[in-house]
Amino acid sequence: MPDNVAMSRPWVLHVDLDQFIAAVEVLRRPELTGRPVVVGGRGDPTERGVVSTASYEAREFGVHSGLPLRIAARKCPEAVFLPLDGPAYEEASTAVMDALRSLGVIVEVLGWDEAFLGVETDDPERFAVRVQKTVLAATRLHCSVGIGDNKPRAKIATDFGKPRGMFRLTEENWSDVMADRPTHALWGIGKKTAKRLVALDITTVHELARADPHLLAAELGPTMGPWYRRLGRGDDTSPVDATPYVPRGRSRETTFQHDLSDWADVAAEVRRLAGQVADDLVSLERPATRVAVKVRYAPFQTHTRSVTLAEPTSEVEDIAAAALGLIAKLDHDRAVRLIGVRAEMSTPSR
DNA sequence: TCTGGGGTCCTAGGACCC
DNA sequence: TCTGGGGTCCTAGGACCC
Repeated sequence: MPDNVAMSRPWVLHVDLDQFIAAVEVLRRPELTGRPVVVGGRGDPTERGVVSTASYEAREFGVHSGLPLRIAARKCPEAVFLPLDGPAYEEASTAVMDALRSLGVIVEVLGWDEAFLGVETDDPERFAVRVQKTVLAATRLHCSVGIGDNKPRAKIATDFGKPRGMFRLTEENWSDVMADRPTHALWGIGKKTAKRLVALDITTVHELARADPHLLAAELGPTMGPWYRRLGRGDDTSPVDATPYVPRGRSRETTFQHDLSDWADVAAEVRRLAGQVADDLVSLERPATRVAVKVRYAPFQTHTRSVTLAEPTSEVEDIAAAALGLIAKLDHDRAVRLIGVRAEMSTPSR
């Protein structure tokens, strides 16, 4: 076979919807097309809350995910602020994933707006175009596609293709593209780890890739150290796995618009959240084995307390009693900014 | 720039048991 | 009185991601 005829072989495609949440909102409000749109919290930029997604028009003003809504309003006063509508995104997400599955490939869902595809093809770019056309036809949503010889490379590639484009990142061009970038550019290395690496004189992806594995293990842990080094090399063989996701936990939390100083109010909110969590457990048919509470004191100090239950339960009374028992162990004399209740479930044996 | 809500996984120390 | 080594479970916190 001549060299210029590509052989059919396995590829990983990473599909990521462009400005997903904002795009869903604009689809049902066509008059917002082309305007700066900011979605987050209850849609009130005078409240506590952060930006979930900003449209590309809003990003021009420096508005981005995670930015406090108040700051977003200051940076872009003419933006349209909208509240989050989880069920609407859930529905759009399901339509996207169904469209991907219709292609007859392995689909590993990563979240509302992302998936890995395991694809056997001789022309991954042509396949990526097919993916984009299929998703657009089914949902009127645009996506970008990363093409890789494994999952981390496909995942990183997507960003170079945004918006509405694609990029191929494999062992062949990994060094050219990634070597001189900061380690923070890798999927799985955040600000904290990047900083710890800088302290070890490791600043770039290239330096991480050739770092001493024993040093990394000693400084960052026997599991994480070597894993970071593999990240630096873009090295991974984990398969695209379509096994349905089984949740490990379920949590509900509330940030108060004004810090609470009356502990009775805190306890009341714990009861309410415990009720929501218990309802979730019943509909999931997954009783809790552990219960945890989270408290964030003003200005921003977070503590957790947790307990293993005597036996698995989904009863509201049991979840609430456990949560109230846990908050009883906390300092009641400080102003509370956030309270949360979490249930952990055992992983079913099948 | 005063920092949401929902997740996952890893680490490390202490308890406890053999 | 001083003291092994291994294994597992529980708990709190940290880091990361979308």
